[in-house]
Amino acid sequence: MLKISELSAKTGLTAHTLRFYEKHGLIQASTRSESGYRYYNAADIRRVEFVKTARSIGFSLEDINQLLSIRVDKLSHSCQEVTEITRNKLDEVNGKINELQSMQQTLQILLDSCCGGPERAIHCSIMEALDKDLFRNQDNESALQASGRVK
Amino acid sequence: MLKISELSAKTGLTAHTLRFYEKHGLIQASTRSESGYRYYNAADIRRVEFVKTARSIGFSLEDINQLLSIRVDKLSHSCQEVTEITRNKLDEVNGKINELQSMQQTLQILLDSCCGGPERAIHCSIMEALDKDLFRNQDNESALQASGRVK
DNA sequence: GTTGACCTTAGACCTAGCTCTAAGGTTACA
DNA sequence: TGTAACCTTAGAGCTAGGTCTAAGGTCAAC
Repeated sequence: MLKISELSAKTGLTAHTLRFYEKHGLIQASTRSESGYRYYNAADIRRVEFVKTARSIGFSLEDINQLLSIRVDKLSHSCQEVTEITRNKLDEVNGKINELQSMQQTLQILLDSCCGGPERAIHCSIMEALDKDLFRNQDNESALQASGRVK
Repeated sequence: MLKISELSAKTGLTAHTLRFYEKHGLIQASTRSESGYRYYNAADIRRVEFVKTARSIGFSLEDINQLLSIRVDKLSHSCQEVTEITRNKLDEVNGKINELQSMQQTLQILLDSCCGGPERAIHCSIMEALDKDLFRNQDNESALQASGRVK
């Protein structure tokens, strides 16, 4: 049976975070001392590790709550439910990656278009591009190319 | 000269957002009526469009504040400063992409490892993987492969 | 028996970028 | 003259996941 500071040391999560997770229904100390101190048994600890692992993969606390309710009653739940949660998360991640890759492309095009030197910014291609609103239709590359700014 | 609702219609930003940007020093209505109504002239509007464009590329409001102070006095600033802001943003975006791709890989491996069918979740590979904490050392793939869960 | 390290709770604060509300003043039109 | 649609401000609320504080109780060691 671990006290909260011991569990904190073991898991790398702060005591604050452990209490925060408890408040949100993710974890629990199955025993409390008379004075109210939390004591975590082996099963409690495994649950905390589960949460930590799921968090590190990127699951939200809400996702994890769903995964935990499957975990405590696996007979009543199917692999399909688990993969659905995972698939949704993957879709979300893929969506974010796409957004970021679009930004990445635009930023790279901007960088390629500018000399980046100590010249005065009066004809800076990046500033011009931002001013000319060349990014209206996700058509950044062709717009910038049309503007003659890309090597 | 446009009133705030007209500028809102023109830019697609809400009046709330325009006031919010003003509060944060990004934009301004260079004229106010006697009763305090904001009136935006052509230069004001171009500045708002600049902000909108920069936002759509992913620059933060703080980045944009920096870009704007370059924009109003291009003689005192260099291309180097502009590319530095852009480069920093690109680095940030690349960092996020890497994180997300790591999640993506892990999630894909999890999905590949599970049947995803109506079977009871009692031997669900995903649940097992989360329980066994196979993700400790960014060594997800080999750990999962070692566990014999990957096709 | 006292010190210092630990524990408890409720609740405030943080980021970033909005989004909305309340309470009231202005304007345009019929 | 009325009313509806607009405008103003200050400030609260939202998301997500913590992070921290205050005020107080407990515990173990010296």
